[in-house]
Amino acid sequence: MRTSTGSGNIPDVTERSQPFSFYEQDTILVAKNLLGCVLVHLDGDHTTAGRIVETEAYLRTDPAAHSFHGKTRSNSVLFGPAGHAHVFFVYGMYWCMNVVTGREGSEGAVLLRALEPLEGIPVMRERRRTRDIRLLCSGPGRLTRALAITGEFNGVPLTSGSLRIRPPDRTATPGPEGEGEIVQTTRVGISKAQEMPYRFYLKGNANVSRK
DNA sequence: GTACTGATTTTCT
DNA sequence: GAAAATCAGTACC
Repeated sequence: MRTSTGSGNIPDVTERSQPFSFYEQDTILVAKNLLGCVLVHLDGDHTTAGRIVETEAYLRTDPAAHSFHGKTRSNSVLFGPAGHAHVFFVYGMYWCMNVVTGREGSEGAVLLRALEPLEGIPVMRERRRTRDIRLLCSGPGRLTRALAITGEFNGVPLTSGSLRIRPPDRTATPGPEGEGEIVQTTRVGISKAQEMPYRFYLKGNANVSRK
């Protein structure tokens, strides 16, 4: 429902988004609650969005967390208020996106690992150079590329502005095989510390990065 | 289907 | 100088 009489390219400011209080909870809880929410990049005619189907939690007290060894230039956002994006560069090629959680200066972050593409799929296909829907956003480096999320979004609030997370579109309706239930398992790609069961994904979803 | 490897660059030690 | 919360391509079964 757009009321603008202008060009039509103005981002819809009525776009619902999760409030800061959503993120100011226990990191593990936020990681689970983010499943089913929708990550939206409002970008005029190139708006892209996807349903979050896979996340990982990183606690401040965890040796695998980027914030564990203290504040540095690249991780300073993790030490700020919850509900903001932390975007970081890995392996010389890829961007990954965290959501800052917990109370200011105390908690951790949730890594977004996979989305189910919802809007702007043609644009995603161009950016990702693949046609397979399942490969568009099924990985932390893939989803940032599909939604054109780069370091310029580091530190932005997710409650307003062009990058947002909105509540689930549909209520979870677990299928006959338990499809849509939350599966809890170990994290991926951890090279420090031992893997912890802080990875969550929606059972049976074709877009998760690993089963 | 699984397994291994190279790409590529920022950041901190 | 080494490491890094990854991915795509190749080889092989």
